[in-house]
Amino acid sequence: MARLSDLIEVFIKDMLKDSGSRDIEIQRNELANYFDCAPSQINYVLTTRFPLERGYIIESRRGGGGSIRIIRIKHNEDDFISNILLAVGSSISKMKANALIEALLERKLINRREAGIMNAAMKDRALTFAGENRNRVRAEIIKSMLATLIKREA
Amino acid sequence: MARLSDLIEVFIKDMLKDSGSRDIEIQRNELANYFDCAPSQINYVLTTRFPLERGYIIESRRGGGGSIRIIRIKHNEDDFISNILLAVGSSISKMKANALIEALLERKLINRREAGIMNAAMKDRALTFAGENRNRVRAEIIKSMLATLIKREA
DNA sequence: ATAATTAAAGTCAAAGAAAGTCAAAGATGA
DNA sequence: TCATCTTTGACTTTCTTTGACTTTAATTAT
Repeated sequence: MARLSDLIEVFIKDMLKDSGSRDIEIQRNELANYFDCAPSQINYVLTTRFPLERGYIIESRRGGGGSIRIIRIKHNEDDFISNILLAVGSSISKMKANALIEALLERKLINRREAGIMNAAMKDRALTFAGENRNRVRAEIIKSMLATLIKREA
Repeated sequence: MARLSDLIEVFIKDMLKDSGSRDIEIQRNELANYFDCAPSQINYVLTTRFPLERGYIIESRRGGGGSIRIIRIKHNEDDFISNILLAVGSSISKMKANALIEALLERKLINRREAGIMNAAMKDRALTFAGENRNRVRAEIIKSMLATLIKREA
């Protein structure tokens, strides 16, 4: 018996392909209804099958008129930024993050001002309230920032 | 389903643009009638989409012949960022952070790519591991990023 | 001139409309 | 078997829309 999650994954990927664009918008409840499953199943599929590491950005809004947007970023192996994104992993120190940003700067993939913004988000000071999870939060943030850079290369 | 509030927001911004001046005047009931909604919906749009932090001032008069005036602040560019910085406070939601970044973009104090980087750092998904401190961490990060913008302008 | 009426806009809380979280139960596979 | 992956559902959070009631100002009637 095929796994439901796999079916939903394929369905979404087909939607993306068919759309001809790099992003699509879905209604969580509508999709759950279509597959006759719990709405939270959609979240499960999104987090397990469409993470940043696999080249997808998920955005959403709650409340009336809310929806979920799935964005495909072209991330191939010879892309330097993609490789950095993968290299980050699930946790990263400030020093290491700074080094990665510096590498981007050296290759002129970002400019000094952008590097400044990114480093600002990596500071320990900025992440004080993340407590123990500082390095994990930092990793998610830098990956998120890197993903938008890739998105913008189109 | 498009959000009514967004339509009204765009409508007002178009009015402002078309007027060529820094302020416009509307009749709340007339506008509500035009959009076929409750008059208080207009207030909702004004408070959520045109707050001071985004560079707007709202004035109004009740009673016969009353009306609402929407003024786009002509900002002193240097101060605008510092004011936004002050508006952030110790905690901020994703929506509000997005709105502030949008305001910077509208005033061309940052470009689209920079806005993308900043928004990426504001995402709930990026801050998952911050747990209940999400909004506090977000506030520290955006303040940290804004600070570098100011530093660079000196 | 005062009171009553009418014509605005303001406030606030409840209802509605989405999506998110988390943990428990169930299924699968090594 | 036992660890991992999937599915479900109850509960929460966020954002929007509506409506009943209030406040303020101008106009009209006495």
